[in-house]
Amino acid sequence: MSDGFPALRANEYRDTWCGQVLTDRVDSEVRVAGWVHRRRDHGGLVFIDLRDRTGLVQLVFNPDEAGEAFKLGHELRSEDVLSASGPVVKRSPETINAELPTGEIEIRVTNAQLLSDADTPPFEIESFSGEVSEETRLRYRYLDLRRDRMRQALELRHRISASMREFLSGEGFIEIETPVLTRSTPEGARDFLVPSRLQRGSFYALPQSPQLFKQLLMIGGFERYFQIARCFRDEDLRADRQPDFTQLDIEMSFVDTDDVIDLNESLLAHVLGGCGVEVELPMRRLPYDEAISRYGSDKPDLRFGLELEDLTEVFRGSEFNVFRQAIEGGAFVRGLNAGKHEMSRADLDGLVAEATDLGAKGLVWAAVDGNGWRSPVAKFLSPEEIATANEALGASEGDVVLLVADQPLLSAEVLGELRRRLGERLGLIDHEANVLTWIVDWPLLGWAADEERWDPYNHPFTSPDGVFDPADPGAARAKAYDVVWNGWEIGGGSIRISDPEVQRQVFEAIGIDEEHAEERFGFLLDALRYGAPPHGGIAYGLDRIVALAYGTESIRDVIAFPKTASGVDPLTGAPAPVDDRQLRQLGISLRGGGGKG
RNA sequence: GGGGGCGUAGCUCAGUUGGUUAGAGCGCCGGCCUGUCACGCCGGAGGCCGCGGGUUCGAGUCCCGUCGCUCCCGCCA
Repeated sequence: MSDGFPALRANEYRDTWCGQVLTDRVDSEVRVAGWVHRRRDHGGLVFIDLRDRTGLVQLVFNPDEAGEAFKLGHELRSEDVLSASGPVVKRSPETINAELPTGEIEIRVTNAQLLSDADTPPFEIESFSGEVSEETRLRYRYLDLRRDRMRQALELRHRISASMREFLSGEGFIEIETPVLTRSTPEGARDFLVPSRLQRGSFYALPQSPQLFKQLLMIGGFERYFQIARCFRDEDLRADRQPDFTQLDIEMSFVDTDDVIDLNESLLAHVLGGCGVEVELPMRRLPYDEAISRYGSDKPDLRFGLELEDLTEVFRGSEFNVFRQAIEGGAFVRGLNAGKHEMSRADLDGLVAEATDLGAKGLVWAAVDGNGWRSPVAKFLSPEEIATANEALGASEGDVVLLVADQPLLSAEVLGELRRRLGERLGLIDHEANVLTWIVDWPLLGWAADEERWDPYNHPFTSPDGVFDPADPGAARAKAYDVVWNGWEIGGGSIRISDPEVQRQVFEAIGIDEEHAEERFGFLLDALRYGAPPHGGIAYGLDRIVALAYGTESIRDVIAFPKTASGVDPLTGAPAPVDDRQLRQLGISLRGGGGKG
């Protein structure tokens, strides 16, 4: 990635990048600066690979030419910081290093200055004996950042965000900053709270997203806004979730769903095309219901098939009590044809265990054997049922099929997760492929059984599609859309409610009464009354996009200073206790043994 | 909150059925070396086996607890 670097403006310690000292510099005098990457000391001759952001260049310390600097060359150690100058010399043919872009030349050092004497690093910057543990890498992240993989990841991240800004600016969007100290906006996640010193007993919240502010910007007449915004959610971490993360946040006015989707397809094609990922336009639009019924997921990985089939009608009224009674109770029977793969009894039992771990009551497996099934439940099923099921599943001799009977969503999601795992385990995924799709036609609200109330699928400002009927909130569809890339949700958005009356109805449907709505969102409801344009937008998880483009499973790999799974930064030690004086100023006292006793 | 995996030298790892003095590679330190490029050769230092209990004549190894890292579920777009 050393190409694309601009020529370096000469300064005190260097006048060119290491990686740019090529054959065209032969016979010229250069001064480079960087870190001692590797030292090869031959006693009377010392070779140093000097490293900067752009690459390596070989320095030669020769007693005849280096003079006083020769002694320094001998004393150099890994990661010492050095400025060195001398003539660029073409290497003799037998000493050319074809592995290195700068391998045809070397710098014969005549002057060198040790700028910083480095302690022995806790791990080798370029290690050939296994991966350094992430724990160690994060504790010394500043050393880890010197490694190619991190430099490339962060350079890619920069190119992606720069390309986003470039595209959106070209489309008339302007970037506007919104507050980091704000008030709690309940999008579902827990807020990080910041105590106010000036308003004792009150708290700011760090934004989970700039959602409300970008809507206010639309009402404020900006029409096209974006922001690369830091967002905060106080929830448990995952490989693809950090407590602070970055969104590309976009909002536009006088638009409906198609307008937002069209613009974003161009954006994705521009940004991803710039890092070698071809996006086929127009992108597929997969309705939510279809995603669930065919793939058992609202973020399906479409790089492979293995689709789910609804077998409810096949087994309605079956002699097999488990299926019949489940169906009578409203359950669906769904099946998955895993194909012709050698699966031992232990493998199959393992799948049953996985299914029950995922919350299903059980899993039925069957190996298609001639016209019948070899399966623990085969004796309960009629030949007609088996034949019809085989037909629906496209199953033939040698296929392994899996069936789950459970509540409609659960049966799909359990089988969908097994589909995902089998896709991986059976090697069905083409890792070179990139499949992006929209998930559209979301339900507006979902029933949260444990809390016995309706809950927005997206957030409470999402516009219903068509007229919202408060008498039947579950029937409403949303003008919402997600972008899914290889099974990762990378973005989601919606057309927002711009009618204060509809906003009140939706609040009410999800159990936010008038008084409560006024207290928490009065400012939004007020704003909506002063001429809100129809508006909508989207927010992308920048960390996820970069991770996918880079080809890593963990967003920590594309974040300069990430936190561990327990929310700790091993480098700074955050979060850390604060002293009592700070707490007193904030009017906070720690109870329950959280303080310093 | 729950489940799985991991924790031995600075780093990456090995360590037999519980057995006497815990090893390797890399790195580090010293010496030699003028064409190496993961330089080479010789020599050396370096260990709370995560921590705390227990079983045992004896524990890196078995048991219990705990802490840290990690993946997943819950939670969260």
